Amino acid sequence: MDLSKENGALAVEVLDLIFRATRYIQHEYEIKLESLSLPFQLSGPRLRLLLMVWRAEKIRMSELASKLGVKPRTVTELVDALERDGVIHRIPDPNDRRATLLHLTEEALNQINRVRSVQMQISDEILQKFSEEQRTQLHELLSAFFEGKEIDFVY
Amino acid sequence: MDLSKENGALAVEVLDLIFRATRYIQHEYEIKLESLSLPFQLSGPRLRLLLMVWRAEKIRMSELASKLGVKPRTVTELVDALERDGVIHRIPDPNDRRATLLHLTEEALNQINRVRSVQMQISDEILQKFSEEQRTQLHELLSAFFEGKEIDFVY
DNA sequence: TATTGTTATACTCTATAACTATA
DNA sequence: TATAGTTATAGAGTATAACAATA
Repeated sequence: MDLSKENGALAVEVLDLIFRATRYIQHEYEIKLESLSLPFQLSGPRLRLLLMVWRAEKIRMSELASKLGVKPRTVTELVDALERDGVIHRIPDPNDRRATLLHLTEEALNQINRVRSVQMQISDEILQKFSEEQRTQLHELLSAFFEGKEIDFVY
Repeated sequence: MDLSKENGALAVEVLDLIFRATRYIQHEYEIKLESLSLPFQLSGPRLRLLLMVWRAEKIRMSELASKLGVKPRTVTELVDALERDGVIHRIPDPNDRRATLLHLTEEALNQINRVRSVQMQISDEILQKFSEEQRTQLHELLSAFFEGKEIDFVY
């Protein structure tokens, strides 16, 4: 009996469920975020970048790229869009004239609490079937993916 | 004390972990799939479509679109690429001359077992930290997302 | 009239390569 | 010589709208 194939079959199903859950959650998120009528567009990648800048307060584009797991060119693109929408400012790094620091605009800071509060609401709704205990279980299991990994790469 | 916010905060973290796990898994998959040197390009969306056609043996483009959760126009685009690569054939539906049936080419059928076997291997590797019991637990928890949903939409 | 899949077009995310300014 | 971020360019995935063929 080929045990590795049996393990593999279960493993494929588990990873497939993770993919499907992500697609489902993204779908729900998009719908709910749209109904927020924010004064700027907020896709998944943009929200991710935005929240990272928010947590860091100010951050270099290159550091952001490495944390997001994308190339610097991609950050340039996203930041261009977010700057156009008045969400992000570029400011020169006083300590290194090659570098650019990002920080959120007043407008973004005003909206960010609203976004985060709705994010919590949506997340709670999506997980409504799950008990507190189940949520904690999921949290513990999924955390194992990232144990022992460098913390700079956030995925 | 605002309990809904406390729940929300845990929920956000759980969903965030699911997103991160997906990004991590996709990253691993891409690397390993590349090293397979298949005679055709196989991105995530293409593999997903391919396996769906494979499971169905033959399927209409419109049905495929609804199962994949994308618009028909997107299926046209993906199928164009896969047909160019000699993986998929379009054949007219004998029962409805508006419709097109998709099926895999000989070449694709020859490669599909290899792809699936490597998929199992990769999945098992990615979950190497997880015991049989933990995998089953994850499987059960994540399945709950889709309980009571229409089965046509696979996400 | 409604459905199937297409052409025409466009947007977002992502990337590589070549370049400019600075370190 | 190396690094930070840009311009130039491109490809994949996704979509809307208008349309042709067929039901």
